[in-house]
Amino acid sequence: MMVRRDPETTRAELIEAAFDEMHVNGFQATGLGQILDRTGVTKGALYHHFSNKQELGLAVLDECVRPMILRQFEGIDETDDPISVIIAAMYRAMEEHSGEMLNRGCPLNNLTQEMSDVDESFRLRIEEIIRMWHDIIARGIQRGIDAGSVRSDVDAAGVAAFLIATWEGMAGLGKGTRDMELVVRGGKVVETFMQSLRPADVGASP
Amino acid sequence: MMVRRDPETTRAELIEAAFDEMHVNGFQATGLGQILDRTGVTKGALYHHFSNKQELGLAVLDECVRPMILRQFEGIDETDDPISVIIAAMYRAMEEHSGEMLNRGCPLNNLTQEMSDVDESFRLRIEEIIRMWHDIIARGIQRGIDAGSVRSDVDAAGVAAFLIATWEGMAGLGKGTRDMELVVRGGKVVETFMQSLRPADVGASP
DNA sequence: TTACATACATACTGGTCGGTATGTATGCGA
DNA sequence: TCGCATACATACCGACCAGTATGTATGTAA
Repeated sequence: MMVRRDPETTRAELIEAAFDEMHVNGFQATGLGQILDRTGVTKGALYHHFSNKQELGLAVLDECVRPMILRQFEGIDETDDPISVIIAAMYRAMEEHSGEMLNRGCPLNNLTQEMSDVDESFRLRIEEIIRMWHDIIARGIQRGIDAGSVRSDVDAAGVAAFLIATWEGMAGLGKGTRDMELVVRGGKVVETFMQSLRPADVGASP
Repeated sequence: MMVRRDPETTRAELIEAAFDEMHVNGFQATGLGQILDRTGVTKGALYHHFSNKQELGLAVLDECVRPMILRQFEGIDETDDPISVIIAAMYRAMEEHSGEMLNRGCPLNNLTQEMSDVDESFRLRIEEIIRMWHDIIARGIQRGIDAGSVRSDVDAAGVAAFLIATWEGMAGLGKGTRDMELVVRGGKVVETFMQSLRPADVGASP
């Protein structure tokens, strides 16, 4: 009977596998067996690191989903031109995750739909992630307003809410239709809109 | 042993209860027991009307979700001003479903996230509904373009994709945060954008 | 080297769930 | 009124699943 004895790796592998299975099947439909089979970890080890399935799911939210979401908007804190950063992030997300997104959707969106009304502790983590996401965008837009790269009559918080909704909605649209062209076409409309938030060219040359 | 003997009602009650439970718990997490308890129908009766759980779920998609989605955009076929119709539909949806949406989300969106990558026959029905929805909107916008109420450089299909994504995303945002104010604020941004698709005032009077 | 907490491993359990097998009541056409 | 398809009702089954009980290695500190 060989024992692994590498707690950090064991825990990390469990979370990674759990994230992956949850991304495909959802939380409730994911059996612990699937996670154990994938990792080779035993049930005893799993229950040593997590007191129950829910805790494992919450750890996935905290340690996988949240950083993944927030990482997408890296750089928006340090720019005076948030619109360009946002548009770039959108196209980057479409490219990087195109195949994955079309099949599995956005992990946060999936969990929101599945768990928000089922388990309040899930919903609270989800809400926290969305609020952090929202604040990052809203602060970025506000800095753009202050710097003059965004029109001053723009409601930063409203645009942030709009962007999150559209972002998640696009992922859902891709997942439902598997039609990347449709997503890109919708994305172009979003880009057009974002560009329209810039101030009218003051000193535009002909 | 009393027998009900009212097949159409029995079937309708099953579908309605299934829709409701699926709306809250999702398809996979909804047990047949919950549906049977709610309706008082027995398992034998259920399996007389539906050959398995999947068929019941597909019937819910066809007979509940699809008409519910398409009904929201009634009237867009017969107007020359689709933008007004869309904005009105958006605010109407926010009012009518506000409480329901905040807790349960949009049924189509929920099922998209949960089932698209799990069961292909679900995904096909979902895709069909989205395509019908998309076509209704795109045709409406196109008629607006022809009638002059929408700018001629607008990509009708793109705007339709954008609208569906945003619509579903808003529902998800509400479900995740339970913050109707955030949803309304995002909705105002959508309205602003939709209004911006109108032609520049040609003969606007002061 | 011993004591003890940590980090696993194995075997088992109670409950739930989708599905089935089988029996029975009801209406209707011949 | 007889035959038969329809529309149920009841009882049961095997699979799976979260969780637990219990045992066993392993590092570490005294």
